[in-house]
Amino acid sequence: MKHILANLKISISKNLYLTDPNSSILGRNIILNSIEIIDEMGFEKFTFKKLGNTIESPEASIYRYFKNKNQLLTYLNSWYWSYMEYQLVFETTNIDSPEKRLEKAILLITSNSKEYIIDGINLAKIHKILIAESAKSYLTKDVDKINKEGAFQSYKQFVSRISEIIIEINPQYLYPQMLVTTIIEGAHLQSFFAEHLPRLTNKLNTPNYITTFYTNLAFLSIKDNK
Amino acid sequence: MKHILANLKISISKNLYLTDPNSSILGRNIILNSIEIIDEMGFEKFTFKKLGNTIESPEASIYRYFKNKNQLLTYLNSWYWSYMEYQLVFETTNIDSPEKRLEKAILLITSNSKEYIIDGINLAKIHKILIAESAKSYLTKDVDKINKEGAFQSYKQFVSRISEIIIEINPQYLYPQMLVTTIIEGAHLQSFFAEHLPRLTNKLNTPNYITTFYTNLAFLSIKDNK
DNA sequence: TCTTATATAATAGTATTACTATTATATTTG
DNA sequence: CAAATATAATAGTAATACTATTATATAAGA
Repeated sequence: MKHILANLKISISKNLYLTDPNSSILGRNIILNSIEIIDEMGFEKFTFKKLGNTIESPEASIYRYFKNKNQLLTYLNSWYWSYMEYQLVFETTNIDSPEKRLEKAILLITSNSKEYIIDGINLAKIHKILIAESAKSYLTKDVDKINKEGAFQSYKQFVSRISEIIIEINPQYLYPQMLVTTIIEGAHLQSFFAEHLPRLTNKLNTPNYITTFYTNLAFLSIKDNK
Repeated sequence: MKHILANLKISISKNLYLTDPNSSILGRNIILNSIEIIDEMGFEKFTFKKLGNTIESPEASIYRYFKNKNQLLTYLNSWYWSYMEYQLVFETTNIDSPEKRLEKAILLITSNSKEYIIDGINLAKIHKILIAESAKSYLTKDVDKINKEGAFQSYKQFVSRISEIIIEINPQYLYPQMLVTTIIEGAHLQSFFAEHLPRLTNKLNTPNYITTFYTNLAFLSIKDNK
């Protein structure tokens, strides 16, 4: 598996950049270092100027790759969900039981331990960014515009794949997408709250209690509406 | 009830402003018009300059009331959750059954029809803002700092009140806060998705399907862990 | 009542941010 | 090897977020 991962390249829709960051050293530097800086200082304080300083290129050169920092965040988002979809497909092939596949999917969403480095990208860090910053890429007045440009396609595709598993378990179930996004955004939120606002969540000393909670929730809802 | 609402003033922690906006006409103008502008153009494009223009006061005067626009958003957030807590208490007093009280609470969270104007504030609009912008007040690197200043106290208090109802229903239940925040943020998200990213949710033609979904989810989880 | 203190508002700035137009330097292709 | 093209660097600008200072109104005490 590690071998396959090492050779994997994730391809991103052409609408999400001006110049493909994978096509040059500068481009790859932009991606790699933006993850570091956003992780360090948060998306609001992240600027192309600061990024330019760390990679020792003028900010204008970064603008050749991305229209603005929101587009860069959307790119990272898209990359993350494409990677997650790949992981999902990889880990669920050859498993007949849709219940088992759903369990794997929820584990994938709720687990924080992503130790791989793929495509040069540190998965743990991009996961951490996603938890804290991803909502900002759709919670904007431009959402309809960038949606048309395909900004959320990987996310939709990932959600759709899990929804299909749910429908396999219970073809009568009415809320597959609702359930999946509730789990994804809920799990992200609980991780964030556990670290910063503990009174808004419940920290149990059971390992993977977030996984347990959402797995339970999912199966209860799916089987109840049968 | 309308009479009581008309006379109600919601009091906000002194840490969430520099000068109490309720203490002057300018202050009240700041609150009322900021809601309009944020609703119209989104929080990112909202500036004190623009607000100053519409209320015909220089932006520097607004800085006397709020440190920055994030503090203003936090104030609106806090106002909203204090109001929601008031509503919750009001609507659940004299109801013995904790199940019925929880139902009322979830209806309150998930319902979009808030037609009242209280304290001069248009509830429907502040609710709409909360759906799209509230996450931005905690998804920031300053979260720990502003948390210490009490920025999220009203939210925590609201969550805590509902958690207590859940514990009444099932004293063994392990995840009351997790469940409540999952419902609150999930319901907000589904409203947003229904409007902008329909493929990420399920739009049923049943009225109040979001309420139904989360009410079901809540009771299933609470009763299962008994 | 008048002076003084204090609250409040307006003026006039600055540093930073987000972005663009233009020029220079590589690299590729015929 | 020249021309075309891709890429990067320079040098800006308008807008944003904020502050220091000055002016004006209001309230309190003598």
